[in-house]
Amino acid sequence: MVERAPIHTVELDSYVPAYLQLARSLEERILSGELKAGTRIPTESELCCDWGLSRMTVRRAIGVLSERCLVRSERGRGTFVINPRTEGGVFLIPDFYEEMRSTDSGYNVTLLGVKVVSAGKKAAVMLDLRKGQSVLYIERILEERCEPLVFDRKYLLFDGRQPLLEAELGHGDPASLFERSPDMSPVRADLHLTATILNEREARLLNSDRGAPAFCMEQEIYAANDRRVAWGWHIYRGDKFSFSSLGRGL
Amino acid sequence: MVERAPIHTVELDSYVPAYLQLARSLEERILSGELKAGTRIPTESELCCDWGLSRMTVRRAIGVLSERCLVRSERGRGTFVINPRTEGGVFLIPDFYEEMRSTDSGYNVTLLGVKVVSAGKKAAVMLDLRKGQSVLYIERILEERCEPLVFDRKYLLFDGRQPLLEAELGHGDPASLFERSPDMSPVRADLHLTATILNEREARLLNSDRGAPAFCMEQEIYAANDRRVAWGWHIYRGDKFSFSSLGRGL
DNA sequence: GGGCAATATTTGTCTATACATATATACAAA
DNA sequence: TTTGTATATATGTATAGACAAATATTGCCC
Repeated sequence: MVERAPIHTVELDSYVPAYLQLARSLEERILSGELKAGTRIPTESELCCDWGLSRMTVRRAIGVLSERCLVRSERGRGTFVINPRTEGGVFLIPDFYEEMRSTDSGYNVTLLGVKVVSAGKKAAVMLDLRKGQSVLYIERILEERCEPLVFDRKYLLFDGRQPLLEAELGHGDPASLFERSPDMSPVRADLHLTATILNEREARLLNSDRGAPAFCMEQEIYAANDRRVAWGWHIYRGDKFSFSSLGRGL
Repeated sequence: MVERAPIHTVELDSYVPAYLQLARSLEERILSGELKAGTRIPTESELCCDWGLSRMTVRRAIGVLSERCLVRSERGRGTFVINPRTEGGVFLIPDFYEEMRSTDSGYNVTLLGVKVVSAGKKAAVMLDLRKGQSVLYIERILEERCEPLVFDRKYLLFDGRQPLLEAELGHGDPASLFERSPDMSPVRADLHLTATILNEREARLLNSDRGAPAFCMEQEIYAANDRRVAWGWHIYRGDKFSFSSLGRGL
């Protein structure tokens, strides 16, 4: 191996760390087509020499690209440019409760009703109860500046020993519903997004028209012990929501 | 600082690397509620001592959790457990063209029509052309075992110098449409998912009913030079598609 | 007690090195 | 021709140490 001076250099006075400067440079070469899909990018050793960086720093840069599915590393062979996907993507859905906590954003929750009901067939299955056992059923409307946006409907595991304060149900996020029963507090959720149209009642509550398009997001909410502690749906007004997935970009 | 023997130990003979063993242990403590939302997890130095690992290895473990939004690090303060999000999530949409390439999965594409048309107002804006310039307009149906699932409708930048082979349009993914013009080949896309209902024609083409719920995914497809090279929509039958986001898990 | 400077703590970045593991190639032996 | 071995190269994991930058704590002076 012939020793030589670095070809590229990082800007040392820049606030952008070296590993990111290298990652961005490689990304640019990939997206510009200089490094085509399927081809091998320079080895880590070569990048070390070319940029005058240590291998760990080079690896970190490659790790960034690998995380974003721009390259794929194979031990003993090298690191290769992945075929760019223009189909497929990742959608983030909004977290209203986060918004409500952090800013005075005009969001608020209206409690439509709370009932202790006996679990129906599906609810019993989803909450792992026997049919007829008591569950909590709540309905809420999420509004932005007095305009209804989301209809929330949930079945919750009901701990009869705890007193039920309706004031708690109207505000805050689902986690707060379980604050009094720590072992039932939710830690994660499975979400399923489907397309639907509003029925009579939903249309009335959401100040929209029957048959109007909408999203239905089914939620299965789990506690730490993998117990399902809540099950329900959010109905999002189709004219107020769209989910976006914006391509790549460091 | 008092020197002491490690409290925990990694299994050295395990094939699971140390950083993952630590990450999983921490994840378990977070999801079990032992490390509650908002609290600080042990410092990197403490974890080094407790587990007998170097700081870089500890940092890598924390990096895994950070990537998955379980913790958030703050310089000079520490690393904190993030409030678990039961709202909000990440949806992946299917990549049919990938499926079609890799397996004999019963998917196929039927070309409904190809036309060279003069760009309308919206198409002209989206493709950065003057109104009236020529664009390629194609319509396709994506089927699984002869059942129509998706209606694809696209405007494409049209390179008049290249001959147009209809055979190419019917099969393969959008990238193949541009194979003859390398500088126009797509590298990424912005996607927007909205809720809609089928109109008369869409219902007929998708073998469904007018007014039935459906997803509409608008696509803005970009080439390497950030030029928008295609614009269109996919209409997904609402009764055939749902998008799921399954909670966390290493 | 309040304000301020010095010190300690904590995470962020980077280097240098070591060994493990997977791959590709060349060459020798069966 | 096949099999085995040695070697070079590549990525994967882990260690130890250094300095930087942001924050928290302590102690001192007024």
